[in-house]
Amino acid sequence: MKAARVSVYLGEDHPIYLEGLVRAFRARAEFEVVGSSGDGRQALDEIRSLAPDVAILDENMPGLRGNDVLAAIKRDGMPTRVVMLSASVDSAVVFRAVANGVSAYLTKDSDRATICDAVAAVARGQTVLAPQVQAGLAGEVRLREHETRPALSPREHEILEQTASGLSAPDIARELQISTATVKTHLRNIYEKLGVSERAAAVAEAMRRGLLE
Amino acid sequence: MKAARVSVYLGEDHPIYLEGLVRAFRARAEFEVVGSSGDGRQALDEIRSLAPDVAILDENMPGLRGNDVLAAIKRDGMPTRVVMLSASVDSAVVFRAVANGVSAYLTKDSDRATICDAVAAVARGQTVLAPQVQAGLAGEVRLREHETRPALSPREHEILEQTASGLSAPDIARELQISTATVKTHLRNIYEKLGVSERAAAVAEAMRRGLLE
DNA sequence: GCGCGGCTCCTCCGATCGGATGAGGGCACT
DNA sequence: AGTGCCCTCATCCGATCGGAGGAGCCGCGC
Repeated sequence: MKAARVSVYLGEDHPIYLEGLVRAFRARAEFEVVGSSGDGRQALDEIRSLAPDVAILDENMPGLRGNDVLAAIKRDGMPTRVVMLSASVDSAVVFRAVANGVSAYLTKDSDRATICDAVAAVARGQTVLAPQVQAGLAGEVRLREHETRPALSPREHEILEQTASGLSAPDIARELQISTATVKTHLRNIYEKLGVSERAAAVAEAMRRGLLE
Repeated sequence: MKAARVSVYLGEDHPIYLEGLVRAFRARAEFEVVGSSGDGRQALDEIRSLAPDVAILDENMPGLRGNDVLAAIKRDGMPTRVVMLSASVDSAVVFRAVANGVSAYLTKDSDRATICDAVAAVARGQTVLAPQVQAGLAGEVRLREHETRPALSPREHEILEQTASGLSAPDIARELQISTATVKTHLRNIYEKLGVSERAAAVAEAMRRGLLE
């Protein structure tokens, strides 16, 4: 016996690309396009009421990002499976999607057969990750695991900011109305948390970790 | 009397988007699609031999970026006019395209009518810039005018990198087999170029400008 | 109540920093 | 031939840095 047709919803803000997707799915009898939108907010609303089998979402949409729509769908406990489509392969974005329970993550330069096949696989409960995505994801996971966020205290963060602005310890002491000795103590603690032993390196490390700027 | 049909060449690496473009142009009798490719290098070769009236290029293509193809076409002195299509609006990319003599710069979320009309206008010798693009361009021009890119020399960049790694001037001197005095001179020049007066601030500023990391 | 972490402060010291200033060689563009 | 940039090196000096090693106070959680 044959299963019912797979209902799909398309969230994609580029009209031409959307048109291409619609045509691709219409060309295969096992799919049924039940709706589409170029706005994340509207897409989420319609997905909630239509409850399609699969929602294909572009990460870059006005209103809500694909990942936000994904998160909302999963928070609701809906059975709708989500396929993310993204032009770039940003490891952080991929990571978030996977963490949120995405069923497939494909790049937008995939051809129609690849996309349709992936959606079919997702409808059967499988998970599909594009090869380019897998590499980035592995790196991201490794990164997050043994990083264990040192998390600077508010005071330390404040002092590191001033240091990055070029202020010396005495400068900062005046600025914060504390003694130079205290500033130096904070700096030493910052160095330890960041695994460095000097101002410039601390600033570089902090910026790489997104703690600064 | 009516002019001859406008021959267009399409450089676009997303199969689905390319398909959409081809369909859009075929639907209007005044255009004739003479070729297409998803690879920048191949696109340039074919444009050189086909000499279309207008070449529509995606900025993000494997082989050669849209801007590189544009530069090559203009370097050759070809009469082919170029329309750039880009998903993101990166001011630096827009600036380069305009500097290279692009005839139109559109975003990929434009609808088919907008794109086709722009190409028709370009064929008549007009220049078209999408609204989102104009704002960024204005900003970029302003930026370049009174900023005059400090652009660190290779040696300076090298020394700044080591500084960001936590090395002291004597350390760097040993590393690079030069005297400490020279390292300090380079550092002072770096400070001046970046508008700071201290290592940590230099590192912070360099990272913000994308010179580091 | 006891511990832990955050915040505060102290001294002593050698190493390093940044400012000021000067100078010479190499290479490219004009 | 001259100009400008890059790279090189030097000296002198006061200010600052980072390391080492203390210490006390407060608030939160167990």
